[in-house]
Amino acid sequence: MASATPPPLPADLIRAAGAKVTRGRVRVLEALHAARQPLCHAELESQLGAGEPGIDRVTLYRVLDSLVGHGLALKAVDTRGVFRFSATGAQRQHASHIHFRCTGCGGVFCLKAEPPPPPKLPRGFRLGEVEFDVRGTCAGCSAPDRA
Amino acid sequence: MASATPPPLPADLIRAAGAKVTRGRVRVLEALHAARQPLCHAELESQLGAGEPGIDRVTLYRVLDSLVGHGLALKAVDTRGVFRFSATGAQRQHASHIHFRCTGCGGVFCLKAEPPPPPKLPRGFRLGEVEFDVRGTCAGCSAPDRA
DNA sequence: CGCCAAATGCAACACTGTTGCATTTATGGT
DNA sequence: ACCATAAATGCAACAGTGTTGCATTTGGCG
Ligand SMILES: [Mn+2]
Ligand SMILES: [Mn+2]
Ligand SMILES: [Zn+2]
Ligand SMILES: [Zn+2]
Repeated sequence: MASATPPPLPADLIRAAGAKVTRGRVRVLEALHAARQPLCHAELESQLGAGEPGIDRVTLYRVLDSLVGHGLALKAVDTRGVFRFSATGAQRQHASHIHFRCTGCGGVFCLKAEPPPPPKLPRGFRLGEVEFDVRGTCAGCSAPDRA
Repeated sequence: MASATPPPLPADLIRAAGAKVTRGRVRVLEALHAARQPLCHAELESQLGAGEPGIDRVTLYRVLDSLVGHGLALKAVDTRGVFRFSATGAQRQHASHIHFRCTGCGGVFCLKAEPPPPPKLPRGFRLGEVEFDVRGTCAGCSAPDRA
């Protein structure tokens, strides 16, 4: 059987989520799906603004808000205080292991370890997201300085 | 025995760290020591700018940088992407348990659970900080809406 | 005291994100 | 295919956070 389920098109995902299908939303969601790591607003803007008419800065913010609001993208703040966005689907394949962020080069590495279980909460508390953030320097950035 | 070691004065800590003792640094470090949770720049500014001549905005940024650089304060980004600072000492008493951040009211709660051990890293990687971030809504914010 | 590097104050700036409002567009109903 | 309408867009102006340059002041030290 050579035909697995084909990945759903961004336009269909957007429609299914109950949002209007616009060129901006499709292009942004495509970019997020293609990305290897969460992208910030500036990265998306330069990446999408290249050819074409390009997306307006404010519209890009609103497109991202819309995708997050409809559950198609995730928003998280990075160590520099900048929001980064990722396609929701892309997240699932990275949900079962820990990530390591290199403070030198900014790279993200997948570790072969399961994330720790969420702790027990006091009565009445509701659990949201749990994030296990491991930072340090990768092999390349830790290598002895070769000046 | 009624005399335990008295807490060292901010001025002494600053001097011992090898930094000039200035009024701004002392006041900021005092504020950080007195605080129950990490403070952001704006909170410190309004808290210190009250009486007195008040600290200049830029100077406050540089004072905080200096304290962090000398190991007297810790800098971390909050969920909104704003940097928050805490006195280094205050951190140690919170190093052995997990914290819960309420996305509703912004409150920080101490949980009775140990932080998970750091994962094994690939060869050459150097471990920096490990952060176990648990978010959700506290009992108050999770309570049934009483409109 | 007097020196001097370091710290401060001030102005101007850069980056990230938001708000208001007029115009355009996607979509459902005819 | 057309129209009506609510939603999305583009543009300008703004707010919050953090930085840089430079002249002035000040802490620490001989
Ligand atoms: Mn991964
Ligand atoms: Mn605690
Ligand atoms: Zn690296
Ligand atoms: Zn709360």
